[in-house]
Amino acid sequence: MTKAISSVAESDIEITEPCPIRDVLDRIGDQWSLLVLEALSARTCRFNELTREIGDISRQMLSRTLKRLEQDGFITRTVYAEVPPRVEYELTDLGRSFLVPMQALVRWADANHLAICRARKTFAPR
Amino acid sequence: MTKAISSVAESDIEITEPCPIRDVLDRIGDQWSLLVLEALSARTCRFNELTREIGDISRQMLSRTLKRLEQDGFITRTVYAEVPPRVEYELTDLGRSFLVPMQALVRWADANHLAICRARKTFAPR
DNA sequence: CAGAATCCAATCAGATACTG
DNA sequence: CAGTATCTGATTGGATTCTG
Repeated sequence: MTKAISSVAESDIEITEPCPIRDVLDRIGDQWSLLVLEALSARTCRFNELTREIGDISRQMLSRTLKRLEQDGFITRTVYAEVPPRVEYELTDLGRSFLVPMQALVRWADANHLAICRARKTFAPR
Repeated sequence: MTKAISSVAESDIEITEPCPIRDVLDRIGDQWSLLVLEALSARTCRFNELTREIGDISRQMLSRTLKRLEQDGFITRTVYAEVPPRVEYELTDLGRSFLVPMQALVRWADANHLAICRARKTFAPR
């Protein structure tokens, strides 16, 4: 991820990664980030709620995914000093604003999945 | 990629992959597909034109990426019986329709990249 | 020019076990 | 409950070489 398709000036001191698209897609393009964001779009969730909601994610991967999303400012993590411990994950404004283009993509995928499956089946190698 | 976030009936015989979002994102979420689609959004391109246009892609990866995009029905591959050989890649209607949500995502990434970079810098681990 | 084949390194993702 | 640590196998991506 080094090439830039961006209108942002590359001399901007705040930006270390030169290409926003590659940078953003490296994050949300992984196996789980979109699923987590989708789950959190409805409501604030606790760790194990997310595990159940998503269904087939390991705690390991959920943990890593949440940490990255938190680092990138998509979600917040709130720890309550209780016993047993309670931790809640919630979308930030940035996270919520991301839902707009993300859900457009989801709708496209939903609408065109059948066409893609058909294309795969009718594709003649060579 | 097994969990479904879809409104499409899972009993649909044409669909082998149960989740459109995961399925689609597994394809375009890779390192290069979006870059190739972006390059082809302007005009039909030949193989080495794409290599130059994208800049840091190896012929190997470009070849693989193009083949998958062709299989999924995003692009067409046209071989001209000339010497030296000429092969042109072009977006299909499906590919062009994908540009709409994709470019919305690109715009979001462009607009919010700075915020993400800042979030990363100010993130205090522990 | 437009690839395919081969080999290799890095990263990803799952299973399992352990912790505060 | 909410994680972390470790190990391991699978997948990705790059470099290099070869070909019609």
